[in-house]
Amino acid sequence: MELATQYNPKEAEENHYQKWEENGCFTPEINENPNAETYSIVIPPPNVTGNLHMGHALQHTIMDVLIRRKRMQGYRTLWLPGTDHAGISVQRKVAEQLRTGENKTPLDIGREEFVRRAWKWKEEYGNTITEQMRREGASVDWSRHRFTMDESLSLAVRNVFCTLYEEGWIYRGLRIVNWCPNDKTVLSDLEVKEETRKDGKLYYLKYPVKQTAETRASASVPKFLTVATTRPETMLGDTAVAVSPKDERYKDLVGQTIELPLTNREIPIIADEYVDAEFGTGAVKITPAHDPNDYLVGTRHDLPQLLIMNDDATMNAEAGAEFEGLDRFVARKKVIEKFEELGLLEKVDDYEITLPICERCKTIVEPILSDQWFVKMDEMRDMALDLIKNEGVPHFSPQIPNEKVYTTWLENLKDWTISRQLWWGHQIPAWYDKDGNVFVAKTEEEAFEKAGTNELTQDQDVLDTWFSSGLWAFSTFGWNGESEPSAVADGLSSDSDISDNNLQPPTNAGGSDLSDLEEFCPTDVLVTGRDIIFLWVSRMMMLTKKFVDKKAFEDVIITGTVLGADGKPMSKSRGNGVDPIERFDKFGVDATRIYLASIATGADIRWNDTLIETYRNFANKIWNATRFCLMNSEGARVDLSTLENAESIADKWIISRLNKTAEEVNNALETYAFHIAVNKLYHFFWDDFCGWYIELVKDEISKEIEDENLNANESAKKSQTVARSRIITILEQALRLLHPFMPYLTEELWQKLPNTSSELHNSAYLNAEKTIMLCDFPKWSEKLMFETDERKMHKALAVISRVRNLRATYNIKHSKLVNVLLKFDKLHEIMPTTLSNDELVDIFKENFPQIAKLAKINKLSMINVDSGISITLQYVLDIKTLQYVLDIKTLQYSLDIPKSSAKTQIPGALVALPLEGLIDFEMERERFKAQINNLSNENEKLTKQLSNENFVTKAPAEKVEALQERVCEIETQLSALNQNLEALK
RNA sequence: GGGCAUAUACGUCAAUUGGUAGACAGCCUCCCUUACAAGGAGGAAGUUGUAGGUUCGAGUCCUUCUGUGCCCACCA
Repeated sequence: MELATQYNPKEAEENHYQKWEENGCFTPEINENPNAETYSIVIPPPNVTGNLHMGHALQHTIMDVLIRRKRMQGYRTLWLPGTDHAGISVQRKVAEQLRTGENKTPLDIGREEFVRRAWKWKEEYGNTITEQMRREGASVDWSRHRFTMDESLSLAVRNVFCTLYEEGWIYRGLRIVNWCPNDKTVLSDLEVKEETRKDGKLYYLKYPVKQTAETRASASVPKFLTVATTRPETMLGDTAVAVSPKDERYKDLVGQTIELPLTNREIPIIADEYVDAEFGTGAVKITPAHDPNDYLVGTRHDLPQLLIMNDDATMNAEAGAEFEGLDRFVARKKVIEKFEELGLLEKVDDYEITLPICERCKTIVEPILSDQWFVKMDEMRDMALDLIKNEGVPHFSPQIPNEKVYTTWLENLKDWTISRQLWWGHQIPAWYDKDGNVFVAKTEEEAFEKAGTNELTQDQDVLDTWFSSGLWAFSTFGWNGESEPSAVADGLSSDSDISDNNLQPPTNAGGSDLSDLEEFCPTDVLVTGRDIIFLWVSRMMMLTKKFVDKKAFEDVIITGTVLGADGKPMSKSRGNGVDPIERFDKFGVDATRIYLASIATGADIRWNDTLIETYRNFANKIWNATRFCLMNSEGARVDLSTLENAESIADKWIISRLNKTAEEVNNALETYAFHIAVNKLYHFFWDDFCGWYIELVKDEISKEIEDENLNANESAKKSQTVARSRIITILEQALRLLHPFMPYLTEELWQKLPNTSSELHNSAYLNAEKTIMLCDFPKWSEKLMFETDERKMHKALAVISRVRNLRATYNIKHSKLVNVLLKFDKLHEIMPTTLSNDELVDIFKENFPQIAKLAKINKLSMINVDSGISITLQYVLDIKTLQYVLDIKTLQYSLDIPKSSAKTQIPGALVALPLEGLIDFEMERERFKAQINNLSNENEKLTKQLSNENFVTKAPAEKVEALQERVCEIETQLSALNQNLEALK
């Protein structure tokens, strides 16, 4: 099988997703092991109006990595997808469509028709993001896709609302709320953002104090009281002026009356702690219906609440005939003009002001008094606080600062405004009779029954979108409040003692079937962004605890923000957005995924195309490594026994490295350190496997063995086949480790490996169509651990590196072979843990063919200081067979190292390259001095540390030992280097 | 105003409970060697923002200052 020389991501991406989905690989039902543990994640449901952005791509990658690994490990896994109905967002899209298409407003067509069109819009355009998720390779169970306005989920919403109402946790009340005059709805505090304007003004308005006999008599009572305001139009709704009770200036004014200009009203001057005497004029106009603080002052002093605006922020009749119908900003101008005419405008200062703006439409929010529904948060807050303080749930990753942010927010929690003046969403299940009595019920019929009349109208508002998403962790699993989960739990033998004749795979009948709830709730982990810890995470925690008495999830992974290349959050207005789909097209889905996974958990990151390019290259590297293996795969098969039975040092080394990599990847993923897993995999594939191992075994597995009839050749053929199987098996195992990160590439390549079949699957999936995504995920195994061989191989690799280094230093042509002398020192005598010289000799003997090839060596001589003998290895041409054979000469004396050699030191030996006529002695001396200098510095530092009694007694023994060994190494090397430096003089 | 985070090689980022500072890209030298030029061999490059402190030992813990960023509250 011949592969293209470059990896084409698109091809692989088109080949597999559909097959996986069709074969049911994403559903938990594919798992045939009835005793399998479950692992579940619910997706943060993206808005139906949404397009995939980098934040999604990042979060989805992490969730997919977690799910794919657990699935491979044999867990019954469920990653549940879904979308959110996104109230305001859809409402605006549909309104826009109406406006541009038919030049109509929602009011023109009425609520019913509007909602119908919203559903139509959702059917037509709401699938963009789910299609994009398929491209990402997200292994979600599409058969369990949920939408927050699905029938069952809507029923859940109504039931939750009714229950909370009956228990007194939901109430209706007049409050100052954040009103968006554009969307004509209330916003929760969390939906209001801020904008700082430098061109703000602070207006100083003179309010005439009503003159009475008394005030005229008193010299201390001024004629005017000046108030400062940034919103002068609200003066039309003033019902008092407040001063600080401690303010001596105004002491005598308290209790007097203001003749409010532009109105015929008289309002009192009151004293209230709220006023800061130091700020402005020390006198504050009080508008209880249009300012949250004024509202509070108003309630304390029992002031009237005068609403002067309509829901579109135009002035209403209460503002006076002159102002009625004017927009708030037009009214503002007019108020100022009037004050100026009356000579009551004292001054106007420039003032930097921060305005509350609607998060979605950027309209300036108007605080307004209105009737809304609220959820009382005190008990819920305590419940959530208990969980995190006593049980550490949820456990945040990273813990700092998220846990603190979460608890602090909870501690200061205010009641939650849940009504929204929209048509798209869950209409509040409350009905009113003619007298305004409220009947909260699950259905209209029930409300009729409660009211004893059919003359009811339903509340026109819908619920905050987060109300339904707050139920997401259990409503998606079939809970809708119609049957109690505990009853079902008793009926199911959910965990222990499942008898063998009762082994039914769980069904997913839907409806009020609660088996999914039993099985998959609580979910294992939630992956989401910082921005919705309050909006969503906390509310799921509270509502799940309240309604199904479970923890919604144990762990929460908070991802960082993917910033634009300029280091600022991506936004349309900044134009620094990076489109994931574009990156998929350019670099491949897999490269994008693994780059996103390489970001440290929770850290913000600037987008950087050069790094994603690195992973594109990485994919190509793996592609080509596989290509090489396949080119030499005749007779080979994936066979795990070739790993356990490996004999050569090089084989054991790579197997041990693979084993360690599996361990590290597993450990990293257990602790959500995705970037460490990526790092280890990258290094294993590129450096260990491609950089060294393929080069080490290349000749062995690719050489042509011509005549199999000869006995010798037959056995050579056999061992070559084993070697070929071995490298394929190592590759296959490594591909499995990489699969969660790069699903397409690994599947594409795995399918091409010889002899892959569903027999390689985890035992839970033996009957499934063959795919890498159901193979067992490799784990650390004692049988594959070869520590000593790893150390031995490092010696051989070190020699190759040092020789290459010397060759580069002296510009030796790649084609020119060199002779190399190794002079062993007595390091092992001082350091018992080190390899003995005899062992070293064996290593170099065994790996001579590879060393010779990779370092371009003709003759390698080893001078064994202990025994005074020398061994020379060399390939010589055998005249009879015309083949190169290894010639080993043993001499009973120490060979001399020619003076004109390039030399360098590895632990345990001096490496020398005789280079007659090429050696620049001055350069050599400088190199030696530099090496000696470096080592001496290190030595000095370490010796000082080791002579410190505190260190030796307090530091861990291994640490001290390691340092001592290093000192031995350094000293041995130093003495050798000094000797050689002397010899150069 | 309150709380929090962050500052590491020109750049983007790592460094798991304190234990000899790493990766990639870029740069310099060399090589189109039959898996891969999206490649290979080698090299240079950091007083870990600042000033102190704790410790045998600090990028990591504490404090100061400076820069940057985030969250919350308030802003008459």
